[in-house]
Amino acid sequence: MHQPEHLKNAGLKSTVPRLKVLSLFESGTERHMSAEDVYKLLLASGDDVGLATVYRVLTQFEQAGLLVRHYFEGGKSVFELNQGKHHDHIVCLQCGRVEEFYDAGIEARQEKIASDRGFSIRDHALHIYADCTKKQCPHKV
Amino acid sequence: MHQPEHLKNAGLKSTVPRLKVLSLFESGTERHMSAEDVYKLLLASGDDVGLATVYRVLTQFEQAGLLVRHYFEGGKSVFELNQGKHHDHIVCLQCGRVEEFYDAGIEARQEKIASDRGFSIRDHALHIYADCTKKQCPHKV
DNA sequence: ATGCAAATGATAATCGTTCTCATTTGCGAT
DNA sequence: ATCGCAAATGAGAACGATTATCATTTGCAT
Ligand SMILES: [Zn+2]
Ligand SMILES: [Zn+2]
Ligand SMILES: [Zn+2]
Ligand SMILES: [Zn+2]
Repeated sequence: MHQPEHLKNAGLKSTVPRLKVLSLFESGTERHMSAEDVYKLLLASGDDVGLATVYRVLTQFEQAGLLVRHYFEGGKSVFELNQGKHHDHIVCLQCGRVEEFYDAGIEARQEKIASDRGFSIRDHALHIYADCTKKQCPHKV
Repeated sequence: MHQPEHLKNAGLKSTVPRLKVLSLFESGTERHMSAEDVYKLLLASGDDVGLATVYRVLTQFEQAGLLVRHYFEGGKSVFELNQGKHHDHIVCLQCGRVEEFYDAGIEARQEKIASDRGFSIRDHALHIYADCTKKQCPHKV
């Protein structure tokens, strides 16, 4: 088990709710989760944490660099484990499932566009909303 | 005056609040506006419309294709006149001002990425959040 | 001018998220 | 192991953006 060290390294003390949230993300069951998703999954597995704590912990983990937050359409934040490699997302409009991609060309062009205009990029989000073209959506659960 | 025809063409009957909202967008004062922005600008110019009506009208205009809605970070929707030409956005983190850009290369790569994965794009959003690198932010009001 | 469906506006309700504050907990010092 | 206390938690209130409700008003076809 190395979760406690992950927390220590991030300057966060190791508490029960934090360990539960972190191991839920590290379990890999679901890569992209909203606060509500995390809350419900924890409740379902018998662990009871407060919703407010889930929100607080997610925000702390984001600030500590353990998680990355995305703002997808629909107004709710979605978090994922920060594996150090930036990527963008395709969201399936039929099942909501998320696929990741990375395109160096797109990244490079963004840099050029920004610097040509006198900006230095701090963050960016490329979200593609799409329909699966196959007969039955293979992304459906 | 051609606003009434714009509404007619969109299948919307021409009412006072709709005309006011539409002409605010067509005036070009501010290209990207949230519901609150629209509401406040209308109040400031003496026209009094209800906030609920502003929200309804913006949604109807979006559905009618008169306006395009964007979900920027921060949780509020921003609308702009649909001029038929897709473009993406750079948001200045210092003043919140929005600059538009279009890059055919980025668009083409997105298409390829999606089709390679069996998706057909319905919509996408590329938001670049950046700091202005010049001494004093030229985008400040 | 008349009638009525559609639109409006005030307000309540909803949803995601943050804040408050009394209680509990992690953990370094004893 | 035990104390002490700052930090963290949880329940619920508060919040900001948006949507729903519903009585009143308005556009417009007759
Ligand atoms: Zn990217
Ligand atoms: Zn991801
Ligand atoms: Zn684009
Ligand atoms: Zn724009």
